[in-house]
Amino acid sequence: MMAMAATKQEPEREREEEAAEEGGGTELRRGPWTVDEDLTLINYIADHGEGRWNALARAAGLKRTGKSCRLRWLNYLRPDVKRGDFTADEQLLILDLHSRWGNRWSKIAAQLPGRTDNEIKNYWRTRVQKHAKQLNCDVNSKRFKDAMRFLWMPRLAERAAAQHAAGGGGGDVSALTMAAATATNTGAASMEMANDEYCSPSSVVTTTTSSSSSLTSESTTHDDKAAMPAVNGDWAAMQCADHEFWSTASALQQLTAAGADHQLLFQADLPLQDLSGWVQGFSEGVSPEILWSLDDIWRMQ
DNA sequence: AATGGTGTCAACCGCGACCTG
DNA sequence: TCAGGTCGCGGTTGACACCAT
Repeated sequence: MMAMAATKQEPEREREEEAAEEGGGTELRRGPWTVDEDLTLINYIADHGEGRWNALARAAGLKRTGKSCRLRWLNYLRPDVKRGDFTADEQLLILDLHSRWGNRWSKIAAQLPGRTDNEIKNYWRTRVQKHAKQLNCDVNSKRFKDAMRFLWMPRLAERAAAQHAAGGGGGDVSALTMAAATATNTGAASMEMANDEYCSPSSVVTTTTSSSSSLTSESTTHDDKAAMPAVNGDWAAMQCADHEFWSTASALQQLTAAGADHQLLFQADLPLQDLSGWVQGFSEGVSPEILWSLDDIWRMQ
């Protein structure tokens, strides 16, 4: 991602630099930042600290608005900005937090150290809304939320567990996800679940049946209707891209494991719209307030 | 090889909240 | 108290890369 962005901007930067040299005016610059501008901003902040962005922009000699400087620093130049694709943990956390807080990007970003609100917002718009489009439904519709809850999030949980089991990919993110989940949970049972199980990623895979013994009556309903498979050998081949998860085969596999009628499911290649209908059926009786909370995902494992 | 469509992401814009004199 | 300045957030845009035809 970083490399792509860098190569993408190089020709643009050359043009911008030429224009800047030719112009020499005092009007504010806009558009992509040049390397020199970046260095100027980095050096100035290293010496004087951040904040007071308008004054900073003037003092540093940057022909940029304070807003532009702030954005460049926070979203790109800050040393702790994390680059690269979102891990399964992070994706899961984003979905969960968005279900709770909506488009509060900065609030969500605060739970993912190194990630910016802009990055998360872009992720949501490009990836999540794409899935909604594939399902031919609105991102805010119950149909889509059900698909998220019963298809995508369990899938992400699987991937997160696999990454942790492999000893890579997630890093400390699981711990922060747990912390965030704990912070956003309101019930004692949720806290218990977060502390006992979420902090141990491998348990996500192995507690499929054991965790159900401690379920509340409500979550037992979830378990009965929408129990998801734990590790399945065939799934190993599906652990790469998100879109794979939406393949008919994968969805069918999950739905079948969830108790759907084999005969009906395998009669033909069901289009995704029909699959989402199945999902909707499973979701009956599930509390509607938070439609894809991490709590429910862990209960289903 | 050319072209049009689509996805991605950095950057900008508008607005409301907050701060300061 | 109030007006102007500043900050931060969420929505939107524009440019580029990639892919399909």
